[in-house]
Amino acid sequence: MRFALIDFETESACDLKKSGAWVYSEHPTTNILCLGYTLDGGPSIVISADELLDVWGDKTAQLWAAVNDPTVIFIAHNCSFEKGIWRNIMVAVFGWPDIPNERWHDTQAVCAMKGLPLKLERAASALRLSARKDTDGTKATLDLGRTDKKGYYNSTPEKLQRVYDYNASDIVAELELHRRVRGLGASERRVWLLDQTINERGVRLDMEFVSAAQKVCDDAAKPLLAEFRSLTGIDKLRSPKLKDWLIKQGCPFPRDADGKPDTSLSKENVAKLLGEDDDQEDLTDQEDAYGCESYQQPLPFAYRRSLEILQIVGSASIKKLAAMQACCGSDGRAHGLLQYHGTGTGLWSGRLLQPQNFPRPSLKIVVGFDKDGNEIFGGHDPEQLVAAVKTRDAEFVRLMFGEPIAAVVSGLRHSIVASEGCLLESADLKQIQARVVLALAGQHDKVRLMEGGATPYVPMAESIFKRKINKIVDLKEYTIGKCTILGCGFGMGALTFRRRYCPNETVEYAQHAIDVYRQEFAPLVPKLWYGLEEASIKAVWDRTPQEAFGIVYQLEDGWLTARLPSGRKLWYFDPRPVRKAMPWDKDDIRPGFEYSCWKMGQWIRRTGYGGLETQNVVSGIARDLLVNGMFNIENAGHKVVFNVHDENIAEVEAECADASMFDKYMTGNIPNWAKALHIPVASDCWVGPRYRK
DNA sequence: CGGCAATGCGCC
DNA sequence: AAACGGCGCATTGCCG
Repeated sequence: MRFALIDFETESACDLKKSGAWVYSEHPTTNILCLGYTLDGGPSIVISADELLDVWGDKTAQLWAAVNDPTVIFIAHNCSFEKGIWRNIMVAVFGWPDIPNERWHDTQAVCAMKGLPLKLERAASALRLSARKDTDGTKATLDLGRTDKKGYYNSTPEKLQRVYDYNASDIVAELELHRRVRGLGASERRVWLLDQTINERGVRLDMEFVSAAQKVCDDAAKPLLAEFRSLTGIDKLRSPKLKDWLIKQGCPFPRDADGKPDTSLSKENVAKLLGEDDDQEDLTDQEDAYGCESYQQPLPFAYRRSLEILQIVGSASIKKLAAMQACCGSDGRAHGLLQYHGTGTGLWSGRLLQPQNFPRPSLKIVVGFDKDGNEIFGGHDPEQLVAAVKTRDAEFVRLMFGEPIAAVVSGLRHSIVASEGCLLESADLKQIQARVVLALAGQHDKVRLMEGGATPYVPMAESIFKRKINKIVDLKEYTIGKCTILGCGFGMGALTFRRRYCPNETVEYAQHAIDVYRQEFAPLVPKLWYGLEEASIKAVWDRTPQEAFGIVYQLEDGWLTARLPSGRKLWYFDPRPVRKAMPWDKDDIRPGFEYSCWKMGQWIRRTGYGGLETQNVVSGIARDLLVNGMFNIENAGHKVVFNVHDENIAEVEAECADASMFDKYMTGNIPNWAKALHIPVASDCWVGPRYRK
């Protein structure tokens, strides 16, 4: 295969990190400093910006020929950046021919698939490659590429030469990386090409709404922030200084069993500190609804008021409004929001405005009254909320929906809209992880229970509490049953279960729920954990392929792979056999294995265990089903615009939008391997002009 | 001044 | 006889 590996160095007043490659590359101040390349692994050649204009120069002519040769593949590390520069500058300004997506290859995508760090120098270091990215050169390029306070670049011939040298050494590092990690494989390449289509297609944003929401938030926050500052002397709401200040004020943080105060300022803890319960919330809502002036309360302690302000204004999510403004392109769309294989198991992660963690709507609106005259609460209507915000009048929003900032937060996801004349379609795979783990374990009685749409949560709760459970009357017990089914599939322990689902109960209570899951509800699931654990450890120790539950573990060229039923592989880098002592007996030493992965911003060694492997395999299978849905959607002529782990969001001409058809794309045309596993695939769908939950 | 690591928060 | 996991962004202080 012939290839050209390329790398641009650029300068711009635009912030690449905030705006993303697309907006950066179409920004009028963005200039190419140089373009480095190697043809088929030959010497690195650096073309300066001036030379680039001379199409007949030696260096340029060779590249020009490669561009015009449809058999030459263009390779870059994070090629979205190179593609953006190519299309918005090389093609649009310099008149070079375009290079279609089918001729691009991304070494970063391969790093993502194989569980390596995404940053070039980190990947090279993890692989112990001899060529390393020149980090001083990076700094020099960044220095050169940024404007000073007056908006000038501080370029000199010496500095430019430094950038050219750095560019050339980068090409060498990228080439070595490419030769080590190689390609994606035919099947994943198709997924990656779809990823590129989706990222380039972008997501339409309602910028009128975004700008109005920003104004409403600013206006509503202004007096509150001023009050906060005068109360505490602290500038930023989320400053850790607030915690110290609160402690000094004698704020009565709740104490745990050991009498240690919980000083976390999490949403939950702040609510606890303010002693809020439902009755009080209702009272506040009522006052707002009638527009009455609050009655004069006894002067609250300063800390109490500061916490109230934190609660109202402290939502970090409204920062998404600024993110949207920064990354919205000239076409009114945000591009590059998804990272291919951003998670270890192949799911996408979110970038820039991060469409995967919009706050869930929290507004409770009176939607009617029951026969006793009690209010019935429901979610807000997206169009009503958007219309109110678009008045740009915080007080009007307050009148309609209560606290303006809370209203905007609740409606943040409505910033995402369908293209002109189109509607959004959305579907999420119902309880996909619980279904897959039961099916893979062969626990078919419980799979059928979920398949029929019958809720398995009631029988689960009845097993735990050994009595009849009614979903309405015994809501607490029902919820425990639900959490047990959804949460216990990967070997969760009693302490975690208690902390997460029932912090006010005893550890024994939590342990009992877990025992019932493992012994009565799904006894085959623990067998799955231990089966995968044993197979993976044996594959690493014996260096021979091992199969369990249809998953094949195998050492491959420095990785441990887990082959899923679809044939796709999960990759664990640098697996090594280790001996580890059991926590219950330090003299009980058993074989295990560890591998390297990127976790919480760090490249770490981590020990494999059955629960984790099961989680990975199940997530991987769910991803394959999501991808199957994506291809079905695209083949039907609908356009996927993004996804959220188990949910696909597409757009299509309004007259073609149809929730029940969309459900069929998501759940139909199931591959044979999934049929063989008897995974019941179902989805929840909606169609509408705006993103919602 | 910018990059980096640590921490907290939002989602699935 | 144990262990739920996965992300990205904003903010901060630290460091060069």
